[in-house]
Amino acid sequence: MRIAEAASQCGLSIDTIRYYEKSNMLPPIARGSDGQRRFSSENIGWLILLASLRDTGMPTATMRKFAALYCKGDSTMPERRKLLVAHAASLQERRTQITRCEELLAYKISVYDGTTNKGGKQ
Amino acid sequence: MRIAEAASQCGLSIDTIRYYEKSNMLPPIARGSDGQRRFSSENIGWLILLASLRDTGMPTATMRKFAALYCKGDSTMPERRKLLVAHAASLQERRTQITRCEELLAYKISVYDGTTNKGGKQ
DNA sequence: CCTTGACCTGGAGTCGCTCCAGTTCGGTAT
DNA sequence: ATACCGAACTGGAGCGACTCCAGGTCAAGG
Repeated sequence: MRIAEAASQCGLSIDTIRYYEKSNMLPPIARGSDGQRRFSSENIGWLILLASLRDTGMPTATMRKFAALYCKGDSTMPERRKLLVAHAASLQERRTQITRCEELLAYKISVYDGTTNKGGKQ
Repeated sequence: MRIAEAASQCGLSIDTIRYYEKSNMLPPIARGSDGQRRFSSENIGWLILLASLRDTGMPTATMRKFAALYCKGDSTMPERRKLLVAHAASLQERRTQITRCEELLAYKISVYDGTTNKGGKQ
């Protein structure tokens, strides 16, 4: 599979995939005799995971570390697991940020609607 | 109230507050005779709102627009309301991204734990 | 009077993309 | 055979949203 299809499968842009490869966030990607990238289904699985991680705010430094561990082989599985567990935990925090923002917005909107007659009229 | 306390009240850094002012995301901030910023409690309310909006991914362009509307007076309230409602809607999307990521992570972690014996061993 | 600490400004640096110019390659049409 | 097209390639510039730093001002305390 070439880069255009890979991009449409994982939701990252073509440029982002190339950037991730250049920045060591991907395992080595094969090339055809024409010099173009060929993505395996395992590569696509990796890209889908990265896409989900970056959409939920994982810094690229962490992705790089994760990729480096992956490339070192199975012995790094416990460490990789730890990394994913830590990210899962950070999602809790994000969820509560969203909830707090929703509450604040609901309040502000109620002020605009006049259903709340207190201050804070931003 | 001066900038250090404002920062600790709203959770933004001092640099970020100055950056927001320079970039027209804040209503005009008063200055003392010493040339230093003095934040009113209304200013703090604004900063708290902005902090919550940026933590949940609102682009600064939208914040700038919101600030411009606010500075134009009460006639822009319907438009400001619309803007907040739109952001509240975008939070739904963020929530589902988090949920999808949580599911994917739960799956990947189960693979590490050996409780799932299929492929996808990243 | 001198130092300290909080603030100021302008500007450079960073992160995570995103866009662009210029090139190469494989395939189809003439 | 050649001319062209679309899709991929590279290196590098640009951008959004901060973040950090050097150098300067000012009010208050020792």
